[in-house]
Amino acid sequence: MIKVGIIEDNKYMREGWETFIDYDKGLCVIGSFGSCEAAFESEEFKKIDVLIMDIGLPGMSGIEGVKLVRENHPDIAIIMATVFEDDEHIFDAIKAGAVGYLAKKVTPDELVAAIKDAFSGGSPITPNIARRIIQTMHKPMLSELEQLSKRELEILQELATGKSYAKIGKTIFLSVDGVRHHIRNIYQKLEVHSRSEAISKGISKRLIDPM
Amino acid sequence: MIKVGIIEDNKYMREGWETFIDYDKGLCVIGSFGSCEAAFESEEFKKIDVLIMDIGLPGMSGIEGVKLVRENHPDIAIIMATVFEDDEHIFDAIKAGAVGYLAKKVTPDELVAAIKDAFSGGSPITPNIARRIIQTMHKPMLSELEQLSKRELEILQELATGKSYAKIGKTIFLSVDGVRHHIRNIYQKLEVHSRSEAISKGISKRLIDPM
DNA sequence: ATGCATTCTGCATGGCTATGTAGTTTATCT
DNA sequence: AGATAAACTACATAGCCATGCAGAATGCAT
Repeated sequence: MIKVGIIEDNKYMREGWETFIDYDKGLCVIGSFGSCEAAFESEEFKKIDVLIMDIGLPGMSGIEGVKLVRENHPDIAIIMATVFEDDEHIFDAIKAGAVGYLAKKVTPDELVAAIKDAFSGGSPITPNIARRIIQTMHKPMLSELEQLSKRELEILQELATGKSYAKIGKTIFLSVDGVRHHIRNIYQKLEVHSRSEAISKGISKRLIDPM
Repeated sequence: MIKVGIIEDNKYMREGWETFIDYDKGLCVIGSFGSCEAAFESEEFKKIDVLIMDIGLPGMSGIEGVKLVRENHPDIAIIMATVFEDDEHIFDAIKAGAVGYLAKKVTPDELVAAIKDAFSGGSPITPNIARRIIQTMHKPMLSELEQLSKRELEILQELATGKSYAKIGKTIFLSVDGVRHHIRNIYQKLEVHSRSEAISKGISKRLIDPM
C-alpha cells in the first residue's frame, strides 16, 4: 500500500484528489494539508511515500516546500501539481527536488498512474516536459562549437582541472608554449580573457564537462 | 503521415519493425538501412521525420551517427533502440542528440507509440530513465551546500565571471583583501587550490550556475 | 560576560597567467 | 607547386593569483 500525502490549499480539489486516490486499492492518503507549515507539523508526515504538492500555496511556496521536504525526508517522492506550465516553474520545481510534474487538469486515472510511477522509481512528467528536459542535455552541434579544434577542446578540458600550463603540457605531451599557444586561440574563439571565463563559458556551452 | 527511417544492422529485426510500423495507418517507413554510411547516401534520408537507430552498428557507431544526423538534419527526431540499459550509453545518446531511448524488447505497440510521441514533440523514454535524468538536475541538498556561507557563494559566483579580485570587490562593496579572505575559505571548503578548480567544482556540485 | 563563528582588513611574496612578437613544421586544397 | 590552416616552439613582461601571517568588528549562544 503506497502512503500518499497531499499539500494543496484548495479544499475542494484536495478532497477530490483524496477520494480518487483512496478509491484505488494500492493507494491510501495518510495526510492531507492546506499548507507546508501544517504538513511539517504532522506526525504522519515522515511516513509518506509519495507527496502531491501544489506550487502556489499560501505561506511557504511549493518550491520552498520541496527543498525542505527533500532536506528532511529524502525518501519522499514529490510530484508537483500546478496550473503553470511554463519552463521556469517546471525547472525550478525539478531543480528543487521534485521527481514529477502534473498539470492540475489531470484525470483521476492519470493521477493514480503518476503516483504509482513515482513510487516505483519513475518520473511522471508529460512528454513535452520530458523533451524540454532532454533538450537541455543535448551537446551543441558542431556549428555551435565555435569551431574549437579537437586539440583545443582537449586543452580546454584540462584547463578546467586547474592544472598549471606546465602540468597540462606534461599530460598531453606538449611544450608549455604549445599549451599557451592553444589557450590563446581558445580565448580568442570564445571571446574571453581569462581561464575562469573560458571554463564557465565552456561548461555552459557544453563544450566540456565539469569535473 | 509520419515518415520513419530505420538504421539497424540485424536484417530480421529491421524488417520486423518495418512491418509493424507500416501496419499503422499514421506511419510509413521511407528508408531502412543496415548502417549509418548506407543511410547517409540515400536521397530519401533528408525527408525522414523520425529515425529509429541502433547503438551497436557496424562501421560508424549509433552515437556518432546521431551527432552527424543532428548536424546535417536538425529536424529529424532520433530514437535510440538498444539492448544496453546502462547509464553511460543512455546519457551518451541523449547528449549526442537523441530525443528518445527504447529497449529493443519493446512491443510493436510501444514502438509505434514512441514514434508518434517523438514526432509530436515528446520524448519517449522509460520512467526509470526519466527519473535518472531528473536526478541529474536536482540541486544539492542544504547539507551539501551548507558548507559555503551566503557571502562565500556570492563570491564564488563572481569568481566564475573571470573578474579580478579588485573588480569583485567593487561589485560587492568589499576590499580586495576581504575578497581574498573569502576565497581562501572557499578553496579550503571545496578542497581546491585554484580559481579554475573552484569554478569547475562549484558548477558540477551546482553551487553556482554557469554564465 | 566569555567564547565562538562569521566577516572583514592589511601586507608580503613566489608563482602563474595573459598577451605581444616571431618563427617552424605538417598536412591539405587548388 | 604555392597557398592556407592547424599545430607547435620560443622568449619576454606586466599583472594577477595563492598563500602565509596578523589582527579587528560584529553578532549569537551559553
